[in-house]
Parts: sequence; C-alpha cells; structure tokens
Amino acid sequence: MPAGPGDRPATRARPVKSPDLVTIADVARHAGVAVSTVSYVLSGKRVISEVTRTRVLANIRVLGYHPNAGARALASRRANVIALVLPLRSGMQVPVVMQFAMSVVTTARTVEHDVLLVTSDEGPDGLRRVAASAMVDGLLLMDVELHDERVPLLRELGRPSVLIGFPADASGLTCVDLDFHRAGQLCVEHLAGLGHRRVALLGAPAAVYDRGTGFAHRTRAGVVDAAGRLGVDAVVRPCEEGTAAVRRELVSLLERWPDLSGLIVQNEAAVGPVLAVLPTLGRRVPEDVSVVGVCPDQFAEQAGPRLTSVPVPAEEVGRQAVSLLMRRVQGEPVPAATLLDPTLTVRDSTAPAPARR
Amino acid sequence: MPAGPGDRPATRARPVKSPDLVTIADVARHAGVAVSTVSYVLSGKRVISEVTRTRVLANIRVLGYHPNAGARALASRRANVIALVLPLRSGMQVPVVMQFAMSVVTTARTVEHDVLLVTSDEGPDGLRRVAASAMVDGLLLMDVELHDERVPLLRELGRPSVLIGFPADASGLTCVDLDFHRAGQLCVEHLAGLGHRRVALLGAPAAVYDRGTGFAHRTRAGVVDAAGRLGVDAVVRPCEEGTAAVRRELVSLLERWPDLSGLIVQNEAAVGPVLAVLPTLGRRVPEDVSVVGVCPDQFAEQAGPRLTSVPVPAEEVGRQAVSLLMRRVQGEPVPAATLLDPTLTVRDSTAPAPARR
DNA sequence: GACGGTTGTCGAAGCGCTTCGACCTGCCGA
DNA sequence: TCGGCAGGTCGAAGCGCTTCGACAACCGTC
Repeated sequence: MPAGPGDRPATRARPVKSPDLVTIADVARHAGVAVSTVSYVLSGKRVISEVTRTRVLANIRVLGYHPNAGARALASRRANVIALVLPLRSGMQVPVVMQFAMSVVTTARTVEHDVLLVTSDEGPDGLRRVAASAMVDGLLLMDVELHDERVPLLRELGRPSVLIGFPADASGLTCVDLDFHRAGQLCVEHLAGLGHRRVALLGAPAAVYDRGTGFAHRTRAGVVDAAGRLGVDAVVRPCEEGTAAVRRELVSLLERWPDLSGLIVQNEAAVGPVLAVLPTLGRRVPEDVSVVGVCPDQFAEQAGPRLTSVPVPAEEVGRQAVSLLMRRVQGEPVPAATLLDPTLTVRDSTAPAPARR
Repeated sequence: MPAGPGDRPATRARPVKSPDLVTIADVARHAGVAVSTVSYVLSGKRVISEVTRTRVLANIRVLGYHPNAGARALASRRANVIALVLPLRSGMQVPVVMQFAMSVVTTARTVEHDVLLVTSDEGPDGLRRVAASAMVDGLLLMDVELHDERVPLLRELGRPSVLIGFPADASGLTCVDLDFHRAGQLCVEHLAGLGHRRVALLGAPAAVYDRGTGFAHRTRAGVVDAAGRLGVDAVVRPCEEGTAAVRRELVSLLERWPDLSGLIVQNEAAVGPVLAVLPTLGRRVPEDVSVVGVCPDQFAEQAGPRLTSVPVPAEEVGRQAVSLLMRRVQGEPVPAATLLDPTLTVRDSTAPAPARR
C-alpha cells in the first residue's frame, strides 16, 4: 500500500519541521500533482499542460515556496553561483573595482546566478576550495597579473573561468579587458593632434608595474608605441598616491622637461592632485599643460576642470565577463580574448599646445 | 543487456562518475572506515581515536577530498555562507565600503564561512530569495537608512542578521557602527580646544541626508550638540562631490562668515578638493583654516597637508559585524547595539585659531 | 484493429552529506 | 560473576531536489 496521507514515514523523533520551511513536496501535495511535475513546471525541461502549470504556480505563490539551493545544487550539480575573485592589494583602483563588482552581480542576477565574493588573500587554497566544493559553477578573476599564481591553478581546477585582464600566457583561458594598448595610443594621438610634442604618462604606483599588472604595462606600451609613430617624445613615470607624491613627481618632471605640455594620468587617485598641483607650479590647465585621464567617467566629470578622458568601462567589462562565463558554463565555445574598444571623450582639460618658446 | 533486477544496485546506466569528484565514500573506503566516521573526523562532533583520525586525514589529503557544499548544506541545514547586502547608490563612500567588504570576507573565512554578495537593487525580493532558499545562514546589511525598507523585511524573514548602521526603529535587531555622534563631538571639541569659535561641517551630499542615512544625521547631531555645549558657532552644509561643487560651497560659506576658521569634512570625495581650493581662496591650511576629516586613515595620510582626522574603522566594524552575526547564527544572545568609540588623530591640518581681527 | 507517435504525468532512484541510535569492545567496582 | 559505563565505530535514514524511464491516454494510420 502506498504511504497514506496521514502517515508520512516520519523520522523517529526528529524535531518538527520548522513551519516556515515549504518544500516542493508541500507544493505538490497542495496542487495534487507529483513532486516531479512541480519540478518540471519550474525548470521547463518537460512539457506540462497549461492547466497544471497554472495550478502549480498558484500554489507556489500561495505557499511562498522557494527551492532549497543546497538540494538543488546537489541534485542538479549546478550551484547557480559564480565566484568573483578580487585581489586585495595596494594600488587597486577601488572605485573601478567596485563598479565592476556591482555590474557582475547585477548581470549575474539576470541569468539566475548569485555571486560569491572571494579574496585572493586566502591564497590559491581559496580558489581550490570554492571550486572543489562545487559551491560555484564558474570563476571570475579580476585584476590579473602578467604572471599570476592563480592562472596555473585555474587550468588545473578545470572549472569554467573568465579573467579580467590578460596574463602573459593566456592559452586555454578566456580573457576580457579594455584594450589598454589602444587606450594609450588614443591619448597620445589626441595630444599629438593638438600639437603637443612632449608628453608624459603618469601611471599607476610602481608596485603595480612591478607585479606585472597587465593594464599598466599595456597602456605604457600603447603610449610609447604611438609616440614613436607620431614623432612625440614620451616619458613614462609610475606615480604613487597622495598629493605629496604627485607634487614631487610633477616638479621633477617639469624641471627636467620644461617644455612638457601633455600629461596622461592613469591613476584615479592622482587625477585630483595633479589638477590641484599644476596651477601651483605655474602651469594652467589646459592653457599650459593638457591633461588626459584614463579613469572612470565619474572622476573625469567631477574634476576641475572637467577632464578629457578615456573611460574604463567597468560596467561593460563586467557584463561581458559574466556573459562569457555563462556560455562557458553551458559548455559553449567562446572567443579566447575579448578586447573592448576604448573611446576618448574630449572635455575641458586639453587644448592646443602652447606656442614653442 | 537489459538492466535486470539482479544487478548491483548501481544506477541503471548513469554516466560514469567524473573521476575528479572525490566523495566522502571514497575517503571512507580508502581508509577502511565508515562514512560516518569520516564525517565525525571532519566535524569533531564525536570522539574518534587518534589513530583513526590520522588515517582518515591522511586519506583526505592524498585523495584531495573537499566536502560538497551543497550536500553538506542540505544535510546539516547550514550553508556556511553569509550574505553581504550592499546598496548600490550615489554618494556611497566607495573606499570605505570596499574596505568593509574585504574585512567581512576575511573575517568570515576565519570562521569557515563564505560571503555571498547581494545588491539591494534587486529589491527586497533579493533578500527574500537568498534567505528563503537557505543559501545563507545570516545577513549583513550595510549602509542602513533611518527608514530602510529592508528592515521590516528582515524581521519577517526570521534569519539572523546584523546591520551596519542604525535604522530609526532598531527594536529586535542587532546593529553595529562607529559612534558618529561622538565623532562629531570629537571634531568640535578638538577645534574648540584650539580656540576656534566658528566652524562648519561639510557633510555628505544632500541626497544622503534626504534618504535619512544614519551616520550623516548622527554626525551632524554630534557637531551641533558639542558646539552648543562649548559655545562654538556651527553651521552645517551638505556637500556634493566634485571640485566645482566644493569650491562653490566654500566660497559661499566664507563670504557669509569670513571668520570661519574650522572645517569638518565628512565626505571622502571632498577632502582633496577642499584642501586644494582653500589656498586659492586665500586661506592657508592650517594657519587660516583648520580642517578635520571624518574619513579613512588612508585618505588623511595622503592628503596634503596630512589631515587631522577621525578615521572610520571599516576593518573593525566588519570584524565586529561578522562576529556578532556568527553568534546570532549559533543562537547565542548578543547586544542589540554596538557603538565603536571614535578617536581623533592629530596631523598637520589643524592649528590654533588665528587671532580675532 | 494493431501499430506507432505524442503529450502529460508519475514514481523512484539517487546527489553527497550529517546525525542518531545501535552496537561492540574493554575496564571498573561491587 | 555481573552490570554499568565510557570510548569508538558503524549503518541507515533522511535533507529537498532533479531526472530518467515508465506509462496512460489519446491521436491518427496503414
């Protein structure tokens, strides 16, 4: 005889079910269908008649049913969660990272996924744990270095992953990023077009270059590259954060090259100080020195004067990254490299070069 | 051949287990013990002899076993994950939020928990979903407003939670935050002690006050409070971000009260601009105007001149929040309100008030 | 009318883990 | 001698879900 309605083969003497825990079985019972039918209504993996569907959905709503994530993950072998791996280091471009993270969460939600926040300071073990415990279906790594210790691990893990940024050896990996090389070129081209013959790139803190962070190196390469091509003299300097450091750097720069008239700043934290310090050194922006930023639009807009800039499209990168990852999770093939095209927005901080003295 | 009844009770013809998926059963088999024994070794919930323990642990290591999070959550009714709910709004103190988030992740890891990142822009449904699906054991809400729509929901959800910040009605909730009221007082007391008789609070953007964000209101109250008590004239102004906005505000302020000699800035984004703009208005810092910041130490250190400040101890708040949440998850009683004592660090931006003209 | 196809639903077997009671030692005191 | 009691270990019953094969009912077809 089938288990009658009154005699659930209750466990020996388990504590009563918490009343607020509605299971798929409750829904099935109330709707007068099998558990599997409810499941199929939810997943759409089999055809269910319209009338049954409606009835089931109504019961789900009434009972306030929410599938148990653990059970679902266990049975389906899909957690519907992705890991967002953030390094936790100095010199990070905090607002960009934040913008990016938010975009990832928002995008992931549109495809029914949640985001687990992982910091790399737990070391490779963190990644390994999260992947091996089947907590997540895929991994999103930010702020990848040229020689990133997480990269070999990633290959070994054998879980779908997408990197923001490019390691030196990207074989077998999926990477997205702004085309910083092109961004560097754009800046120089803009300044060269305005007649500037000597420009400087005020980059990220030295530590960022030292650990081989891709975007810094690639921007630098783009700048040098375009400068050579266009006959512009380019000097490149890392730049620490803080007004004092910026001032020191600028003083030394202008002393050595008094005819310096173009400045490319790739360091959010330095944008404000640069614009504040230049006037105190007798250089007006943009009359004497033109400044281009590689930074979020928000910063550029708020600066005084408003900054001509190549924005870092954190939102777009986040969206792309998630969408690539989802496709990899689904087993679809994806391009190994996705480079977003940078654009340059002209604002008030650049002007034609002053007449040669 | 058809799957006859005499077959091993193995599944009919399921795809072979992925070889890299090591289960607790594999460990048990290799160690020659029961599955439950392995489980107890891992959880320590029953005494296991030293010799067995060692053997099991060795096998775990060799096989590279990692418990499946979904299965564990299902069986134990504990996900070992907490949700970190971030609002995604304008005027957010991005670096503070980030610092805080990182501290939460790091602390959570020390107690074997992971962090699920949830944004409030999904609305209350996001919270409801995450809680009802048993994805998380508890919730951490940041940037709570005085009249926060998430607060009633939280009570209804009936899951352990901790708020960063205080809503108007905090009954039944657990809250942590810096004592911003005291912070406001500290700033005024410091300035008053230096002989300043008229000070201004340059606060968060107006939007932040409008939506009733606790820390902004409480700081203001603290400032007004101490000013009244100490016979100092205090004027309070919200302040938008961006150099232009800051300049406008300062100009208007100094025009109206030329004898203004103390400035309290509670807006990370405004600190740089304030220090940059004041000299251009003929006010040296600290000779003519003393400036105190309520902002992360990092900002204060990097400013030029180095800023006297009341730091927001994001790290400490994060640690406290997680630890409170864990205790609530464990069912232990916790204090309803935890207020962290602010401290004021004197640096180079404050000095005795200039002589009265 | 036997056959093959659809369509819609059900039942049951897991997914990998925790946990509870049961069951074996030994060893002690009575 | 026996009962009692720790200390250790095992077996099995779930946790709530997905998924696969089975199958009933209906359709049209040769």
